[in-house]
Amino acid sequence: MASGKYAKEMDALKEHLAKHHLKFTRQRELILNAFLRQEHITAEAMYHQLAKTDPHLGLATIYRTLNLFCDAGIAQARHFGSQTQYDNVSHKGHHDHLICTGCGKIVEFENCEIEKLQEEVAARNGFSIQTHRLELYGLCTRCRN
Amino acid sequence: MASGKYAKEMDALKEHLAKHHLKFTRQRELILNAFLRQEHITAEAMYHQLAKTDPHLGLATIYRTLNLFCDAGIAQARHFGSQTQYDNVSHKGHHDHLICTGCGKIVEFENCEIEKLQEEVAARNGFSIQTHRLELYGLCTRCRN
DNA sequence: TTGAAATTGATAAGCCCTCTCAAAATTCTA
DNA sequence: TAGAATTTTGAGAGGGCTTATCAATTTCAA
Ligand SMILES: [Mn+2]
Ligand SMILES: [Mn+2]
Ligand SMILES: [Zn+2]
Ligand SMILES: [Zn+2]
Repeated sequence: MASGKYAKEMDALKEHLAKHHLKFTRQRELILNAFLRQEHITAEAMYHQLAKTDPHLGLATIYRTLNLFCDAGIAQARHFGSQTQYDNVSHKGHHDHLICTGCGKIVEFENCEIEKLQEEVAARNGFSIQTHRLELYGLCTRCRN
Repeated sequence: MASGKYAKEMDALKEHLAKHHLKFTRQRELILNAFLRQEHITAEAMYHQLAKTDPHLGLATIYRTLNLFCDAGIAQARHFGSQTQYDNVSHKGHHDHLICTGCGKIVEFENCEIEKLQEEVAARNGFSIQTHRLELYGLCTRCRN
């Protein structure tokens, strides 16, 4: 049983590692602690952020580790533009995005009713949903004026 | 005023071209006619399809032209996996997608209730929606067995 | 018809991400 | 705890998809 600020996620990671005969490394611990401070981040951004204190951490390791977090249910990958954003599942529950096409501002929201209707649509078509993506593009108040 | 099966879209394209000082070329006409026969297609697939009758049509031209169609409101780009799908907007009204992560099967759907809730979310946050994207990823009946 | 401006096709370049592989770290075994 | 087995790491190569480059060609307004 891990202690510290992110004990719950650290345990979740260790459980996943044990189950799949993977090892608990300095890098994985390091990246997890950095990741859990974020709401969502790209591998590239995390690479630069960690480079300040750990200049030898490889980019491939960041990618591998973030994908590992997805397997472990700690992160969730989301394609945005040309890059992959890794969402922190624990920090906040699932959420979707409002994106201003004028200034790039992003507002996060959650709407249970929409989520429920999505499930209904899927069920009606014989699908079981794993993930989804809902992005609303438009102009924010400021950009409309 | 164009005539022929796709007169409406041909006119929409010509209007967009005129407004932006762009030119009406053999390739653009060719690609538009091929595109409008599809519900959605990738640049690569269209390249191979057109190569049968026009072996000298360049892949870059296909990409440029499909992106032009997006600007003109005739097509809509949608990232799926590692590729971009270009959706035919006119073929069917607006719709969203259910996508099987197992076999790649795509089911189109529309749901007015979801659309209405999206508007509400946007309004509550001061946004006016221009477009949106809703994709549900999961397993179809067959892939679940 | 003419010439400025846009387009084309071939291919190089770019971006994001994954693969490769030898060295290092971790975990298991005795 | 030493040694062996297994996994991971970091650096860079490789790969898939898309866009940029540029000289030759085409379009189209005057
Ligand atoms: Mn959602
Ligand atoms: Mn919709
Ligand atoms: Zn804005
Ligand atoms: Zn399927």
